[in-house]
Amino acid sequence: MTAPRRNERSRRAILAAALELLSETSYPDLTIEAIAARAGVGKQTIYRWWRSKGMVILEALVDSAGEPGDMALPDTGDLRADLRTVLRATVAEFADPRLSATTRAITIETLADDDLAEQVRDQLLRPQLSAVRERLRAGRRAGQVHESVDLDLAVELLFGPIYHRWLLRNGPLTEAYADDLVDLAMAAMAPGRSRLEAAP
Amino acid sequence: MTAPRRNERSRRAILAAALELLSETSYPDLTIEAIAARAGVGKQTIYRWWRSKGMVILEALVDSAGEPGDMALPDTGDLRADLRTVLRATVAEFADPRLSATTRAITIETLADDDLAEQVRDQLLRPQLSAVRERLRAGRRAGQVHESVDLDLAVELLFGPIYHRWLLRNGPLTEAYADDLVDLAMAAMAPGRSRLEAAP
Amino acid sequence: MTAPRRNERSRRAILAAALELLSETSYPDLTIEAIAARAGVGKQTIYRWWRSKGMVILEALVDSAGEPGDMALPDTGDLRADLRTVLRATVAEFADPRLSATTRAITIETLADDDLAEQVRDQLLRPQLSAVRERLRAGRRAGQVHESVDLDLAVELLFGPIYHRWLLRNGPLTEAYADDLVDLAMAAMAPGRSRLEAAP
Amino acid sequence: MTAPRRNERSRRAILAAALELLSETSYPDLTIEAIAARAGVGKQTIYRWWRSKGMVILEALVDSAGEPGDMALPDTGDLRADLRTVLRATVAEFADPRLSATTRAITIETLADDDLAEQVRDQLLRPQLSAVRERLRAGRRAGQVHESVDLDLAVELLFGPIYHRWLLRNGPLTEAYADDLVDLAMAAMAPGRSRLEAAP
DNA sequence: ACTTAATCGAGACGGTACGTCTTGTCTTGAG
DNA sequence: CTCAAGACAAGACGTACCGTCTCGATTAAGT
Repeated sequence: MTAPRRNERSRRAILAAALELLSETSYPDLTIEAIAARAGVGKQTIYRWWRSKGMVILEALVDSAGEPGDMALPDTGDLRADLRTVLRATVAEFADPRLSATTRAITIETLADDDLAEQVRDQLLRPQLSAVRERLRAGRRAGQVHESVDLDLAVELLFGPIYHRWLLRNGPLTEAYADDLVDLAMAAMAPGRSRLEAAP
Repeated sequence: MTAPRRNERSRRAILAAALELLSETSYPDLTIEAIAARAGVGKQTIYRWWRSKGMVILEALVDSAGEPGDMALPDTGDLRADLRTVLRATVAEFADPRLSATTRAITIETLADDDLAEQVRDQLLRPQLSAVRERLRAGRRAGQVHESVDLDLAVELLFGPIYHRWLLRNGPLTEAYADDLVDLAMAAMAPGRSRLEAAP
Repeated sequence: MTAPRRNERSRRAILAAALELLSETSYPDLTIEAIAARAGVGKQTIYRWWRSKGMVILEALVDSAGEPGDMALPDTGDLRADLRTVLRATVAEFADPRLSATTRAITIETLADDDLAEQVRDQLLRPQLSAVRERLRAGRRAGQVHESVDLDLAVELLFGPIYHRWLLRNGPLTEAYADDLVDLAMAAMAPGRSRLEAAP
Repeated sequence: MTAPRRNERSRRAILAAALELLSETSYPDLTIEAIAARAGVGKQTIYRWWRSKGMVILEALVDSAGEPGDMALPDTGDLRADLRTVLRATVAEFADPRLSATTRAITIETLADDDLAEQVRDQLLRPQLSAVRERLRAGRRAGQVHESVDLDLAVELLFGPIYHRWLLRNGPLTEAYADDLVDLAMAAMAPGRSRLEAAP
């Protein structure tokens, strides 16, 4: 079995061109022809290695995401502070038009391409969410999170509102918002009494 | 000032054709030419009245949403039960491929068209969210929700995770999920003690 | 039987607008919509009274041609001089881009519309050619034209080359050309011997 | 310098389809879309290589005209007979609706497209007219044509009337007409006396 | 080094949809 | 009923991309 004689130089040029063009035009206006032209590459070279422009963007994102280890959250012992750090960073990323352009792009394609959606979920989303989940697990061990809380649901409670607000442009994405969200979510996870008893 | 002499018959045929086609093909495969052909209408008649196919879908959705009054939530006095009713319905809608097709479509276009996003937010999203917020406000008056809770944020806590899970296909959308989400969110809103004191 | 309640004001405005636009754009770019807009007239008013834009141009030309009597040739007794006068005028008309624009336009339409062709022939062309034929007949009576010459053919001998050269852009249309043509044609018509015997 | 990698198969299919369609519909009804569809070719392939449908027709005509050498006239020594042969053929071509359809088409476009007109003149018309002119030159050498006759003008004297009559539908195009025309034109060219003296 | 087969840049190809334009008909409301 | 205005169904325009294909030229193994 011979390794594919793929031109690494072309591969990098294509990914770079794709990200470049994304920052200049909207995603639907991003064409494979334009990527090929910008990268100085034949169209076939793109079609040979990627199924769609969504896949190109995905690879560009994964490529620039760096090592998976980088993703681990800090654990200062103060759960609230650590979550604030993460959610502030997330909010900042979504608020920055430059950074959110690629997220927007990949999200669009994801909505109409199940295969791509799966890959985005496994390669980009899950690692991030898992890192937060592990931090929550550590918090539970430290008695800062109620025993019965479903950690996956708790993670969604933290990130869902941000996606919702970003996606639907339903309000500003600020640090204060991130902090309020952390406070409210932590109230949901708080230990000290039965959560179900708390409601009438 | 003369009213535009618009043909209501054509308008209805176009909206119906758009929804029909959406249920047959994916959104990117939905073309204005196909809508015109199916509706038995000239292309120009679509371009004359709508800026994009996203706008056509939006109008179709708004048209079929019916009266704004229909949107008010039931108030049985049992907040948890009422929220479960709403979130179960929401989850069911997102889980149904037929029903979520239009939502998916409008969401795609929304990501690349700020003007459309604004209209979707104001005409479709806000009325729904407001209805839930008003139910929460009633709950607060009844002492079932903590005084200090930001009701808008609370609403996002309920719907954000669902959008997040649907959008990123990060898990199944079931009744049990809706119920768990209601429980966790209500824990966050629960009255009876200072929420901030509850955390170390 | 009531006379058609036709608006003379609109009719004139349409014909004027058509000629105006013809001098500004090429004939294929002349649209009925533009004529209607320029004339401040509804499109239907044009379609009501004319079958095609060719018919509009034809009526404009006939309208501006004036009385049929104007067409009679001068008869100074000098046939050659009189023919030079006519052919020089004809050549000048074809050479002038402004004047030949309408001729070009009507010719185009004529090539694809038999009915229009017939009307152009009868209302515009035949009267002109007849005037020349009558001058030739007078010349024959005066002994300047051979008895056996078919006068219709002779007329074509005078105008055919001009049309040919204009139509196919096969050379300049100058006074000298007109004069040479008159000389050559008159040689063909010259009396004094049997024409057929003249050739070996 | 690499030769353009043009698909000869497509080129032939396009020219054939254009001629086919021309014989079925009128020229203004001939659309590029229809040519592309009939030829089994993308529209862009036509637009890539031709500026207009007129240019397509021109190339089809030039392509089918064959070798330029084919154009040389017979020289039996009998000038009148040879010219009759040519003019009878010309008249027959114009009289045949099938054959004159393409001529009509190219003529229409020629009237509104100077560049096309030039190419038609140089590639189609001039070679034909030159062939006749050379026959006349041979006739002059043989003493059958007057020394002072401008041969280009003489050629126009032969073909101009035919174009005129065809273009303006000003009479039937028959063999008798061709013969009469040859006789009259030869009278104009006849040697044996000063042409100018012949007229009073 | 030589061979050889896949990959490369380039871009033509058959298609499809775009958004615009014009056609000829139809509809509305003012005069 | 005619008119100006302009919406309508129809469909061609010329352009932009799609994804496939064909062309030499380059390149990197495996001999």
